[in-house]
Formats: sequence, C-alpha cells, structure tokens
Amino acid sequence: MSQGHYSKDDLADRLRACGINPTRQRIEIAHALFSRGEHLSADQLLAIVNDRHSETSKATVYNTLNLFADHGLIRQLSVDGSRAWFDSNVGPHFHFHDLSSGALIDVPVPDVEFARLPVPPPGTEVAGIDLVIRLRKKL
Amino acid sequence: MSQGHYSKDDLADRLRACGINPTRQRIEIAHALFSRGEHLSADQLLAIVNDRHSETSKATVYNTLNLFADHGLIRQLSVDGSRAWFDSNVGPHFHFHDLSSGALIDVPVPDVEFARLPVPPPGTEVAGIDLVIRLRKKL
DNA sequence: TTCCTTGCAAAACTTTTGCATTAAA
DNA sequence: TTTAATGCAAAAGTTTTGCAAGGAA
Repeated sequence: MSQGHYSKDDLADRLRACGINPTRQRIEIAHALFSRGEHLSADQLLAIVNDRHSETSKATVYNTLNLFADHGLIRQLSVDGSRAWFDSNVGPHFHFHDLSSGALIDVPVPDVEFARLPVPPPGTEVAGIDLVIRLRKKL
Repeated sequence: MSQGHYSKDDLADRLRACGINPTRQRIEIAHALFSRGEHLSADQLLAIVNDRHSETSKATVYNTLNLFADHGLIRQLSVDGSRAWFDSNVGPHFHFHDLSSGALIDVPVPDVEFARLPVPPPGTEVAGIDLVIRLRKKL
C-alpha cells in the first residue's frame, strides 16, 4: 500500500489524502517516519528532523505526531511505560519486545492465529487487538 | 492461590515469602492492592492508603510498587501512555481495555487460545505475552 | 550502633498548552 | 488580510532520586 514513495510530493499527497495540510515540518516528520521502517519516539524524530534540515520545535513534533495519529496515518504504541513509540505501519500486525535491548520488532499477521477470543462485554465491540510478545535472552 | 487472606499477618507472610521486609506502609499498600481485585494507579494507591490510615508519602508508594513488581508480587501494565497500572494478579491472563471509560477488565486464560504464534528470533525466548483487546461502544 | 525504611523536596523526563510570531493562501 | 501552523517557554503530569530523619534489630 503506497510503499516506497518518499519524495516530498508523494508525501504531500499522502498527507492531503488524510485531510492534513502538508507543511514543510509535517513532510519532514512524515519522511522520517515512513522512509525508515522503524518505531520511533518523539525525541528520536526531533533529532532526526533537526539533523537533516532546518529547525523544527519539540512542540511541533508532538503536535504533528498526535495529528498524524488522529488521522490514522501512524499508530501510537504503549509498550513500556517510559515513552510513546510511533509506528508508521498502521496495518494490522503485532510486536516482539526485546526486554534486554528495548527493541521493537514487527510480527506479521499471518504469524499469529487465534483459535479463540473472548466475547466483548455487552454494548461494546472490539476496536483493535494489541499483542506484545516479550523476549528475553535464551541461556 | 492464597486468595482472601488480607489480614496484616497474612499479608506480612506473603511479603516475607517474596523476600520483602513487611513494614507498615508496605502492608497497607499490599492490602489496598490485594483486597480489591482492581487495577490501580500509583495515585489511586496513594489516595486509598492515606484515606484509611496514617500518612504514606508518594515516594514510598512508588518505591513500594517497584519493589513489589521486582519481586513478582504484582505486575506493571503499559496499557495507555498516560500512567502505569498495577495488577495484583500476576498469573497469566489478558485484558480488555474500554477506550471510552478507560476501564481495564481481566480476560482469563481459557478465553484465549492461540492456534499459531511466531517463532522468537534466534538467541531469544518468550518471556511473556501481553494481549490487550481494545473496546469501543457498539452503536 | 548499624541497617533499612520513610518522607520531603527537588529533579528528571515526557507531553501539553498559551501565546506571540511566522508563513501561507 | 485572514487563517493556520510554528516556536518558544512555561506548565502539567508522572516517576525517580538525594538526603536527612526515623525506626527496628
């Protein structure tokens, strides 16, 4: 789904398609998010964006990340309590979490299959499933 | 497993069994955690403990929660980015997360069955599985 | 005494917000 | 000119830490 299009124009189109006004800062943040297939924190984004081009403020990074997440362009992960991670892959998938390194690794949907899931409480329905498989070093 | 023993003596025994010196504050925090079957935040614990008995400081609440978690007496949950939740149920189980109310509801193990799980990366093994089923209001 | 625990305040860290400035249409 | 976006600094919220004081053995 529109992988590999990381030019400014393509990214601007992608933002517009979500109803987001494509500004310079937003395009740069989007580039950092989508050109790397990684999970990034707000701090990392700030460092990446300000390393490559001109100045972007911390507030703008946070505002932009929330904006992107609100429009379904990225997903915010709560994997450890220390900080938020932002995932440029909004398609259904799961995660390995390496407890020794802190690394997050994607787990594609076909690698997981549920034979049984609980029935949601009355009046509610499932909005999404977050699965995190914690990993430790094998001895 | 040792449910329903919430007297000071029983709680003290339970702490000692984990290698934790049972002080007054620790016993009160343990009582708040175990006598209710709920998921509690540090702030809620602080309020509960200081409502019933004498003063316990915020730092002691945090230190105690970390101590309990380090000794496997409770589990810290990362379910939303806003704050940590502490679960007095350390046995294997999963969670519903009601997005509209913020409520956390236990899902017992038998309600979930995995037909397939991914193979951990080389040199690692599975330390635990966190499953959070997000719920929204059904229309 | 000696060791452990607690409390307080301050610090650290992440995230949000208020507001003046800037950029854009 | 009018609106939207940005940057800065301050504020807010959660959690950790340093250190002096307190309590138990």
